[in-house]
Amino acid sequence: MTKKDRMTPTAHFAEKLRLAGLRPTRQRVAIAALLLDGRHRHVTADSLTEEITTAGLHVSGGTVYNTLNQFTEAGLLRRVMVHNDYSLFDTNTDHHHHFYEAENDQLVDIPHDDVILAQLPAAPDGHEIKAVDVVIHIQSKDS
Amino acid sequence: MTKKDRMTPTAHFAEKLRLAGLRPTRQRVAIAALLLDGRHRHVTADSLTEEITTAGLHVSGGTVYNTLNQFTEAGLLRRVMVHNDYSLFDTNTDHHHHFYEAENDQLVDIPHDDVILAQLPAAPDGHEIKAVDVVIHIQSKDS
DNA sequence: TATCTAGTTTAAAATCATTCTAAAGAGCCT
DNA sequence: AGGCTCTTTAGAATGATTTTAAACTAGATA
Repeated sequence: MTKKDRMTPTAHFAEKLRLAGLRPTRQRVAIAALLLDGRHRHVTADSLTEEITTAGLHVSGGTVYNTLNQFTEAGLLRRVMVHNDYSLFDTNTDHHHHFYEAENDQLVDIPHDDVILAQLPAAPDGHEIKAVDVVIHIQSKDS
Repeated sequence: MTKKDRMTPTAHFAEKLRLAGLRPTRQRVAIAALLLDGRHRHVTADSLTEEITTAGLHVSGGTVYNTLNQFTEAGLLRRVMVHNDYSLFDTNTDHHHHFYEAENDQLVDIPHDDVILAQLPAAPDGHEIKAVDVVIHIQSKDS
């Protein structure tokens, strides 16, 4: 590949997917281009579908869900459990935490260093800790 | 009430509900008797319905959900956000945290003192912290 | 380059937890 | 008991997510 240092965006994301063990299909590359450009954001399956449409593309609902799940499994995204109604996918896969405001059902990132866990329990026998999620529930003072 | 010190179980739970601002209906008392006896457990709407049936009673699905939500609002239960498929209701309303084992979709309590949060961020302007949930995701070492 | 095959995508139907609805029923105050 | 409001009920509705079976495609092979 003579253009390795000047790769097209598509080739760049295709490469990224291959490295993650995912066949770079048209749909996956399109979604990767939207989500994996380094910006930190939260999307839902729905908002992502909208974004795809706005970009003049079309990817079926099922595929959006599949892709989001595959990206998450591959460590390219982080799934955040918000309420019991839907999933948020976070493009920031660094360890970080969230404020959750029930009133507006809104999630806000907390920078990694703002939470310090001084002590954690040992994982049960035969298990290891995979991730630690801290969700700080907040509410308006006046309510 | 001459039997205040030797209250029937039903009267005991009815009292508890009244204190929580809930009218002690037959259904609510039955559910309270099952869940608010001091044992610490996790139930889903579904497992609770099963338990009610096993006890030879019948409470409609909608009422099970309503009651669970009302108890939670009243502070008699704690709702735990686990997976994105369903809610768990924890009869332990003390502050405590959870291990979550995705493989079996199982939740295990972590005693309060086993997690020490050395530093938390300030809540955004106009807000206050209501609760802090720590979920430690674990997995089998061999997987 | 034509062919093959496993992995993917698709639209639509299916699932499943949860909420809503409108009508029937039950606490509880007087 | 009478009456008013809050509850319960069964069933329909909702909405996110998954499944289905058939059509398609990436990429390896000939």
